[in-house]
Amino acid sequence: MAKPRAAETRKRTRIQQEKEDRILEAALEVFSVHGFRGSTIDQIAKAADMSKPNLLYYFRTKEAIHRLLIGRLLDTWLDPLREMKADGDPLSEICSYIRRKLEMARDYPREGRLFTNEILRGAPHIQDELRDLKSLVDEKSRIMQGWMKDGRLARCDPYHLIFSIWATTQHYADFDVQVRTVLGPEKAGEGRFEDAARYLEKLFLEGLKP
Amino acid sequence: MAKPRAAETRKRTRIQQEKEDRILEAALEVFSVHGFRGSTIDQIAKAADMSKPNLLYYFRTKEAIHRLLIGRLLDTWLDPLREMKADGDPLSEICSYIRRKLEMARDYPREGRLFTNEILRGAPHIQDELRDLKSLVDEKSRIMQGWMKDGRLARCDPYHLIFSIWATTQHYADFDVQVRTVLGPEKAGEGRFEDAARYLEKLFLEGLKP
DNA sequence: AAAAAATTTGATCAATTGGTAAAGATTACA
DNA sequence: TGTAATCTTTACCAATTGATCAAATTTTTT
Repeated sequence: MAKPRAAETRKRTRIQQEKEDRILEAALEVFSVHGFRGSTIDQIAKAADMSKPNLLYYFRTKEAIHRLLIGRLLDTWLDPLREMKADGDPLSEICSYIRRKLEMARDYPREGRLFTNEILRGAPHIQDELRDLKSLVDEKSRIMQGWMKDGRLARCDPYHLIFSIWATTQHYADFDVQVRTVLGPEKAGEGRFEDAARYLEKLFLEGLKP
Repeated sequence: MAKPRAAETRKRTRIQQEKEDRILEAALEVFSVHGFRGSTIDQIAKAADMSKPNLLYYFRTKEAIHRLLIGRLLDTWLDPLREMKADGDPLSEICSYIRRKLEMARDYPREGRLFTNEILRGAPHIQDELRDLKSLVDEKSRIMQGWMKDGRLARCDPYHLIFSIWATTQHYADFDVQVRTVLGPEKAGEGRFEDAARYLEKLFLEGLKP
């Protein structure tokens, strides 16, 4: 009655669950390519195969959808780095990290592009999260410096080391079109991630062994 | 008279030169942050400190400005790779390439972001240029394979090697906000490019020596 | 200085966009 | 099955946006 908005009353409906998922899926598809301002509600609604007012019944505003997607993303984005443990073998830990990040670029490229879009725009909506990120990187950098002091890892700047892992793995999500074009039809199949993993593993293993 | 549009009549005027430069500068600033669809003519006009109709007197459409910027960019973007010569020392050639790309990320970050924006969107306007890029990379890959065959460079996939150089250097333009936040106030000064260069040089030198 | 050419502005347009209101259709549940 | 709650649609609005035009102003040329 009155002015019903989804999810404001009672519990979660079957339809609500279903439609919200469809909207988020469509929005991820659209936002990850066109960015926030470049995407329209109509576009998202069309991709979710529903009318614009119907979509707005589930999410009040375009921003609400975007916020939810970004929040969800940041929640899992840093897990691979969190898993890097001080008591493991340095080079294995780093290789595992690279492998996990590369898997994320392969399996969740749209999430990766969503993040890059946000950062390109100057990260207006994720200042807090970026600060959390800093403390995490600070912590892991200290671990790496410990490894270097013990002679188990080549001496280098641990911050730039982490940047280089982010960059090289994320590249396969963000620059997918370029990667595929340059590799050409034969080499651009899904095997490209295997090739990338092999190359990166060698680069970092040789580059960082003490 | 009739319907005067800048640059359609006669030669180039002093005012034309000046205003067009100002517009392109402003447009680069805006497009590189918000992407094509996310930017408005009003925004660009404001940044160029002129009225919207006045801006449209110099460029017929928003797209014309964008096209010109992208074209200009692509013209110089690949120069560093073109400079890589087969008759140089492999590791020095690669290090020089890294250094040049890093300088571009430092000196022309907005151009870099403009490019990334375009690629993220699926590179709708630069299909041809991407094909040119492919042949250039093919050519340089052959050079690298020659070096590997001669035992002067570690055996690895030359395509992914090039990707990793693009990724690690471009990262400092595209993810500038994140880089600065993570490095913190002390380490985020302009010296960060020196640190990055030192780190990358070591990584690639050690990682790729035969 | 006058004429011609180039530049700038204010008013305006049609299309798009984010979002709303209210009535109609469907679903869940007693 | 009946009814209340949920869902969907149609029609619409106000603001923004890309772009035009004619008139007013400034600059250049003669």
